[in-house]
Amino acid sequence: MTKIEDQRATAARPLPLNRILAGDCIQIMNSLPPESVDLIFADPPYNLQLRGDLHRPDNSRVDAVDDDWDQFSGFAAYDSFTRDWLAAARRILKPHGAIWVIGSYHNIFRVGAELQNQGFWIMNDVIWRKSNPMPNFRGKRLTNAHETMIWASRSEASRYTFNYEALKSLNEGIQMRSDWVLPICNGGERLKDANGDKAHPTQKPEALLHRVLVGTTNPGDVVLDPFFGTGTTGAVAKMLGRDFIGIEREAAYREVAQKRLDRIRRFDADAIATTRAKRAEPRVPFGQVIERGMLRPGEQLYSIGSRHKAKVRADGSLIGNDVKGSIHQVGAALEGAPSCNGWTYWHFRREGKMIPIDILRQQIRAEMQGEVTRPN
Amino acid sequence: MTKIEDQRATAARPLPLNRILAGDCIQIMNSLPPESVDLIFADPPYNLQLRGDLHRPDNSRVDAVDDDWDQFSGFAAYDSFTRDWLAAARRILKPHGAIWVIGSYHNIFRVGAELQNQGFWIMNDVIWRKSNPMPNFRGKRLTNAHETMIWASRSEASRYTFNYEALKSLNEGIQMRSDWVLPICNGGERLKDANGDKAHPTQKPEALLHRVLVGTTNPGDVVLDPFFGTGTTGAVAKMLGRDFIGIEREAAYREVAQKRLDRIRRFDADAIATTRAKRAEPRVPFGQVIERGMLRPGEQLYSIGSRHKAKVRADGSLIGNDVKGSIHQVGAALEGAPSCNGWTYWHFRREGKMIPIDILRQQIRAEMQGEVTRPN
DNA sequence: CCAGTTTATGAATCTTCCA
DNA sequence: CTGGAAGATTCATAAACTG
Repeated sequence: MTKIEDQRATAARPLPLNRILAGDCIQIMNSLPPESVDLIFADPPYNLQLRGDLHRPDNSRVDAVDDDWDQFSGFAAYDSFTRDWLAAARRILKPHGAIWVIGSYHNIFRVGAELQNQGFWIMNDVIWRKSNPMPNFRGKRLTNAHETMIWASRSEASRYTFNYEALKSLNEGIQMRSDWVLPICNGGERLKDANGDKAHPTQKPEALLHRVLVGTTNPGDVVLDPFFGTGTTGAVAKMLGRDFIGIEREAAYREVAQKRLDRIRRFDADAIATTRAKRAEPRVPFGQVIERGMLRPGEQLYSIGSRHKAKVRADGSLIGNDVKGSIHQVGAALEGAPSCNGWTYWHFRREGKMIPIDILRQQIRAEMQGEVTRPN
Repeated sequence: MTKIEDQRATAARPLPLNRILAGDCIQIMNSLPPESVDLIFADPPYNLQLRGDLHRPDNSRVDAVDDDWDQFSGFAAYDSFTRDWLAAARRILKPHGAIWVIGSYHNIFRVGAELQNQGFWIMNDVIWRKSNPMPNFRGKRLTNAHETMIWASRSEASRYTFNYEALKSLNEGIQMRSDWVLPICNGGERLKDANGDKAHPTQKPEALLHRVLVGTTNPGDVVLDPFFGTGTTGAVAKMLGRDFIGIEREAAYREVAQKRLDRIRRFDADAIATTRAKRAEPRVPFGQVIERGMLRPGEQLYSIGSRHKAKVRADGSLIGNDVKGSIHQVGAALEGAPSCNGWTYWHFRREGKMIPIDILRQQIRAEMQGEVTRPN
């Protein structure tokens, strides 16, 4: 068979739409016709490489991601894997297609660099800020409260799909930013196996895929997910009237995903309504007043009538009369009260006047106007 | 000169503290003694196309970036530059030192991958979420509303500095997360040149450095910034009682930075002090509680809710339910837990009330005031 | 049935000292 | 260097449970 005949044959072969394909994603992508897919959403293994067990302070054990599919011998092996699946993905993307990849600091730098090396063109990196992340139990690092997504077109010349107005509308009329605050997937949305355990260790929330697909695909587009898992990409694609192709190696995941997809119904064309975000007053920690230079470490604060004094420290705590702690704790201690609202209790002096520190909080909140607050 | 002599010479040479060094950061870092710096904060050039002054092997200018070969050459040059300055930075870091690098999607993936390649160990990637970013005027992408910082220690084995309690305090008692909401630098903080234009295109806010330095250095530490610009790192370091070394090639930036630094005053010592971690308190063996007569041999201890009991022995061990050992060992055994903090687990009875034995440790520590405790 | 309390759990590169 | 012991450490949410 000549090369041309082969290409015609694969081009003529219809795409296996709205199905879950079983097997290795690189092989399967290589078997699909080139330039046939509008968007790829990929959630590849993160290469976490966890060592021992981790326990919460209450001694319960954290159920870690220790699955075989996340084991690599090192960066070289992970890079080689990344190179291969990205190349396969690029081949099947239409010239004006785009890709999303999600990851954490363990793998995202390697993925991002390889995307650039292969000629993909990054439009944005998008931060999924988790409203309810797992804390850092040992207090040895910052709470790992986000994951990173890279949105890139096939090449710099691609005229990629971007539904600016739809995203703006999703965001109450304000231009959508590169940081998205969404809760992690749990509760009723989280799929369980027969034992009641989570069916997949890293199921993504549908809200994330909703925003990706509304923003960067059109109805009727073909969306491929090479690491389909329990099928969040397929579920949201089906709801939104996009066609999907899922690829998944593990039979257990495919089974859960298929059941899930069978239950999904496509939204009515005009019923793609989204749950509206409620505006809550954002919480402002007192430390931000210090960091922003509105008060300086060492500055004195006074209670009403100057009966009590305290000094501001660089970490946003106060020290007054040998008592250290938050603005609320120190106020309560000095008053002998069970509690105290430090924001209204403490004042600073400016040009001979006593000004409540709550003024500073209001200034910070005013600066935050126009921000996107968390949905729900 | 032999190698040993050379090493002695550089080791003996005093560090040029609290000065701005003029020149190429790679050359200057290579002239500093090895393992001499506690923290590096780096804000390297971001843009791959507009900067012709990077370390480019061919010294040619990239005209069009739509050419695949040209694009790779651009990345290769940037990677080479990144490799060189990171290696120079790593050499001068103390074994337990750490580095922060800030960047955007244009360069951060390449920097992150190279950090990992050189053996740096990433603790967190941190998102600076801008509360007032510039909107995307053409509506072709999402508002680029954040930058990414990588925090990494020199190696996996490094016992890096992390002031957990101070950062928690800055956040009003809640563990600090990996996403930091801070405004961009403008208003009075933004430095202007003689024409009233901004003195530096990417001046970072002092609030950002405040959080970095409070969280990951101690007073007296040496902080080096190889891309000093207008000196935000030095300014905040000086305020917080840290020593700095700035490196900057452009005379105009050095001049603005030096004027800025001359105006800065250091905060009071007790304002710079931050909330200490418990681990830094002097260790008190439980036996001292017995020796000092605060508990008597034979006295009963109880877990919360009195589910478990144990009896104190004269040597400071416990015996409960046939288990003998330390307060920690017996607590862990009775709970079937891998470990247990006996200080907070066990309680004694006084006048009908249950009191945690940690109260007794605090009393002993208070009595030890004035004694010499370990530094920091 | 409602309100308040307790329990379970989530992509995690999660200790430090001393013998 | 390794091994053993001390001992420090959690936030948001939902479901289950109690009164």
